[in-house]
Amino acid sequence: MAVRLYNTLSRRVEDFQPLKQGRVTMYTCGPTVYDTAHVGNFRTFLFEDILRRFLRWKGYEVVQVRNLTDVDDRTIHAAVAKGVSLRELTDPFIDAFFSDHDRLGLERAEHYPRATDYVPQMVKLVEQLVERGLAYEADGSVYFDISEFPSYGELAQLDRASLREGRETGDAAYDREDARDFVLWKGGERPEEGDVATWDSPWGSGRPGWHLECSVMATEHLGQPFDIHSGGVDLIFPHHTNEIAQAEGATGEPFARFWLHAKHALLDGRKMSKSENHYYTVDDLVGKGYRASAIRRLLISGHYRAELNFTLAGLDDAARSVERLVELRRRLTASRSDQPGLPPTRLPELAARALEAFEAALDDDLNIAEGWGALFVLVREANGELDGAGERVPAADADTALDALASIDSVFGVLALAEREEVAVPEALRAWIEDRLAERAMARTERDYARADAIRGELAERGIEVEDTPSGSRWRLAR
RNA sequence: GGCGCCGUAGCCAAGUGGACUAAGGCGGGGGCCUGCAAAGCCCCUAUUCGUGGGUUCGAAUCCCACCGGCGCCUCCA
Repeated sequence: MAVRLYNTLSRRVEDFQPLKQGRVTMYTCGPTVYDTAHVGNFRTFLFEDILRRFLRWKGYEVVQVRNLTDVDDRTIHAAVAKGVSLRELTDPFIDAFFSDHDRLGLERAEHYPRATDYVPQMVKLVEQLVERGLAYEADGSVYFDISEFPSYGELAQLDRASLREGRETGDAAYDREDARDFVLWKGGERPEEGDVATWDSPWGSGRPGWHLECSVMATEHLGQPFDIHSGGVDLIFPHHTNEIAQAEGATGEPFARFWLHAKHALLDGRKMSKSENHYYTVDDLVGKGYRASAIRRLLISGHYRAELNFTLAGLDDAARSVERLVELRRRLTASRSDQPGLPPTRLPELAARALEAFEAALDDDLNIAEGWGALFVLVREANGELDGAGERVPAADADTALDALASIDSVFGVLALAEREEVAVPEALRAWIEDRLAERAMARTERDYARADAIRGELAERGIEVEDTPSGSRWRLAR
């Protein structure tokens, strides 16, 4: 089946086919690196990671661009406030972004262009727009003339006539012909911005408007048109609307074919917000003892077009459900046996069914919640098979189930993270545990259960959980 | 004022006209297993989908009204 995706342009779910057979080009709006990204930002980035991974799962080659916005009002103001250059300000935040990015198990995109590396190309785009009569200069700044671009606002389904006549504050310094026109190049006097962001241009020194970078960096790396452009819902207007106006205005060619937008994550029912200090960063949560695998699990638990309510209780639930996956994988691995004559199991059938249901769910506009459903049905039924088979199943059967788990996790990516999180136990501790367990086994043989339970308690105090199985006791670190 | 979204069990969350006798996760209750646990499995936990009307042979799914919550409307993922 083909992948179907909800296209904001048409407001419908459409069959997705890349322009070039077998190769998908996608531009995913990245962070503004004026501060550390919060988990709400990563909700969107993770949705795009799922999209990328699922397209690869379907056999497509993916070329993804994720931009790093290092020049805009916020980076400039922060740099001025700190008395540092734009680079000095943004470099650490870019490092922090990649650190969180990797901790949450996002696959790396093919390109991470930063806006300040593309200013000459942006200037060129503005020149093209001026040449085509879609932009005009006024007092060293250049504005996009929306009256010359009839389809302006289509993505956002905006009725141009009803657009507000600009903001009440802030833009008084700019001399626009129409308050709804947006700035392409900010020139003139900008005393509050210092000189941290100034480039030469045909209109004098200045700096690019925010939307320019994406039009330029997308087409530079992906050509025009390219397949998918995505971001958070808040970007539909004005950002994506203006990107379209710029790129299509300059070339007369369509910009992006599919526009995908993720709804926001809420925190305890309220919008996450930096300005109101209502948010968590990955570091905040790791500091509280939560695992990245649980954060990832929670952030990709629901449909990307539905709001996601992020809570610490939800994070606990997510952690438990990840454990269930880890436990099944452990059981399957431990149960695979080469002993001849073992009765066949239903594992291959269950695995095949899970993969089929998983694919159908994700094909349907990335219905990830339904995908989780398919996975956990496999978990339950496979556990049942292992119960029935006394923890010994033909290796080939176990492998089909393990392969299905791995396949689904190549999209969800939480098992891979959980695996990475397993901490190495020092040899000395390991030896002590084994020693205690040997003593406990002895006690159990002698039916001295008081002593056996005392030893179990002793281990528990050190964070070691003991499980007794028919083939002996095993232990693990308490999660 | 304009555009749009949502309201499903204690919590999270799929399903959006008929196979729904409503997935899945977490939690809770009971059982099996166990020396006891843990893990796992089984059963139960929404005769019902915000409320009230309507359309239809049939509605959680469509329409209307109301109640409640949310987003965007010029530099927020």
